[in-house]
Amino acid sequence: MAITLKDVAREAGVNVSTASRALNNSFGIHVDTRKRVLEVAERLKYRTNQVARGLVTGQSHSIGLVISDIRNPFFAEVARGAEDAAFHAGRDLVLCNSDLNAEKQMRYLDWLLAKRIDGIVINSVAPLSPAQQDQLWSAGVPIVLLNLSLAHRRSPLWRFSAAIADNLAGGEIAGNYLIDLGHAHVLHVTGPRTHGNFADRTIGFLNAFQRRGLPRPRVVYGEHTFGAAYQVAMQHLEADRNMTAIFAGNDVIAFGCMRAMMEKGVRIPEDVSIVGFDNLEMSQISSPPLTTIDQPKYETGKAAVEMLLSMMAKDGPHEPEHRIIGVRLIERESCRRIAGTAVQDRRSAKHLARDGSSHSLSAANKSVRDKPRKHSVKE
Amino acid sequence: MAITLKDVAREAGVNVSTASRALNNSFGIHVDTRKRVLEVAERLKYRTNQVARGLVTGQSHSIGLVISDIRNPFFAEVARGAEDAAFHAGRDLVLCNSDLNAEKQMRYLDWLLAKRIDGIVINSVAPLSPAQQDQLWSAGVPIVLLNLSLAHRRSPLWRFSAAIADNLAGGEIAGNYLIDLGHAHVLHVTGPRTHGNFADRTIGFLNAFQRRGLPRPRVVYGEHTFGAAYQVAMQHLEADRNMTAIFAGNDVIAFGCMRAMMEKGVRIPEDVSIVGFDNLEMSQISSPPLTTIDQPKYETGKAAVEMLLSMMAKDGPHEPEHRIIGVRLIERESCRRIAGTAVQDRRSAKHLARDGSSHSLSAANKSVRDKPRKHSVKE
DNA sequence: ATGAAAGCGCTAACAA
DNA sequence: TTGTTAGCGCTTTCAT
Repeated sequence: MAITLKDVAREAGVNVSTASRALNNSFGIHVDTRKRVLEVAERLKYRTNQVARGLVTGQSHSIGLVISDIRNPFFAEVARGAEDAAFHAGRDLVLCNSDLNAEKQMRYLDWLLAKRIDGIVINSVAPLSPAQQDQLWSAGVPIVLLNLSLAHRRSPLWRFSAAIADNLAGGEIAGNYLIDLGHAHVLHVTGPRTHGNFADRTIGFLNAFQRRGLPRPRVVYGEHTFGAAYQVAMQHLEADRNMTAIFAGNDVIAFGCMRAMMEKGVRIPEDVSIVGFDNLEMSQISSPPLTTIDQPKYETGKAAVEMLLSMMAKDGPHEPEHRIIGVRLIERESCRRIAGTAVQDRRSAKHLARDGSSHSLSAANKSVRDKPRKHSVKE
Repeated sequence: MAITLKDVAREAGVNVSTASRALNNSFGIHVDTRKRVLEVAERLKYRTNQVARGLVTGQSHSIGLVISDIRNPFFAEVARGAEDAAFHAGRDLVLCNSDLNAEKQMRYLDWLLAKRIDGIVINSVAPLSPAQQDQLWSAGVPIVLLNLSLAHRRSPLWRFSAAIADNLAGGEIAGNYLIDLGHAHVLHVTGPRTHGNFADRTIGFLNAFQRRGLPRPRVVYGEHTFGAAYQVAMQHLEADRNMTAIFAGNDVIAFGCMRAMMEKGVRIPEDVSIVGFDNLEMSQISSPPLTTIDQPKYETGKAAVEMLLSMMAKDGPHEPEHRIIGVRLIERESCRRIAGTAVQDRRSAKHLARDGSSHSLSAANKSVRDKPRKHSVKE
């Protein structure tokens, strides 16, 4: 049905191997022959069968992306970065939504391995049992994680490579920012304890208070969803009248809290300040626009795939690589200074780096006034 | 390196074909033999090489999803629906972000065809030249579009199958809703003229006014982005003081307008009402929550893949199928009734169907009071 | 520089 | 029920 290499070869009056060389190799073939083959291929609209090629080369030229849910705008950004990098390298991206469900995740992984996928970028293998993790590890496929705690380096997950934001630093930046604004009674609403990225944000945040000799803020763990955060906030807004600020584990949690505050008639930032984490696109259109920690999501996806590609390049076992991606504070309008607080020049505060580049992959952190993004949502 | 079928066969003391049958077919094989083969396969951790299988069966067991940009929350929902349906049918989803760029789109399509993809769901082939469209059409791969004008049935695009929301009805519902609330001076801010889905919304919207004998609202075409909509709104908020409502071509456009209104000190809905289209998740957390036309995005993606599957089932040329997916109005808090307007029971208005089911694939339209969604964003 | 031939791992006739 | 055989379409030695 479709045109095969044999057809092209016959039409061009050469052997299939010659035709193959003409189409692929640049040397070992006469320039005229190659030209002729190319012409015939063009005329016949020949298209290499990548499946057949894959069978012999052992490469599928595709990369798997296993995430919780693409509807999470965080992952959508990551996915775009990953896909761009993959496309650039002549590979395609297979999208898998695991819902962080261990069984489903294993089914995806099995399937990807059966397809002889070249590499896998995966949100988290934490839901898998140690045995499953071992199995995955020993499959011999390059793997890069998107979720890993920097604070728990003894974890068996550390044998995997990872591309992650500097959550530890981000949490600390948020903490210092609120402290500098004069907030002492801060509530930290975050996701599950076991989630590496969230855990690090919390640790960094608490460190900031500890280092300044301030009392430990109250931390509430829960589901990292809009609804769950809404519930938590509703509850604590009643109970804790002294609270002047909230640090949310991510922007979605922040939105849930904001919704609760709106309903309770609590004004932002007049009554309570709030800081998020992620810098989702919608954080600039919430009201008020949300002050948050930006993590380069697109860059993370891109970096993960690039790491995969370099792992694929050199075979044999490789040292795990952990790429820590810098975060920065984006000041918008959801925080205010508490009256009677000594004003201090934030530019000189030591937790703010003076790095200038915008999306470097270093762990440099900086505070920037929000400027409009070039990218915007299209349909 | 990896375990092959041959290894399993040898170990089980049978021929590869027998092993193959044991693993695949359910009949024509002795129950003991099959059990033995299965055991050996299990013990050796054998995993079928789908590439090799694909070469002989001619099926890649993957489906291509070519959309503008996964970061658009609309497409993220569609993608999730598509992926779920594909996974359910034992296929995987290859994600391609085309940015609606013709050249890029063709490169993706070529690549997918080279991978002998089983079928393609594509946002729009409109950017392609007629020659490119023909080429794609004659490739013989099942294709389902996500963008097609119901109002232009003579278009060559109509030979393709499509899964689309009832944009025509949606536009009309929005129009009638605003008319019923007493709005006569309405601005319609929408996307590019050539975009089938937007075009239909506009046509439906204008129809509503025409049928009621009302003057034609002003329509502004532009980019369907937050930024572009913001600009348009800034401009028209100054120029057109009589305007009492805006109908936005989609929610993102609505958000852009709302941002402009906020900056101009125009209150929503006290001064100006606004209706969106899409019912993105964030439309419930904007302030005020946005009244909008809901289109079942997840269902659309799911339907598109299911159509693909049924096309794949029967070979030979198939009649194009156009699945029109019902829309409905979600009333939230961004619209108000204009004083002095005759109050009329909206439930009895003829543009509101009395259908009860929630996400039917029929073209039934209905109005519902927003109830909290179960799904929420997770990271 | 080109051709002949082997084979990637699997399925699917066709025999037995 | 099982084995034999012939490919699927391509790359890649090894000869020539």
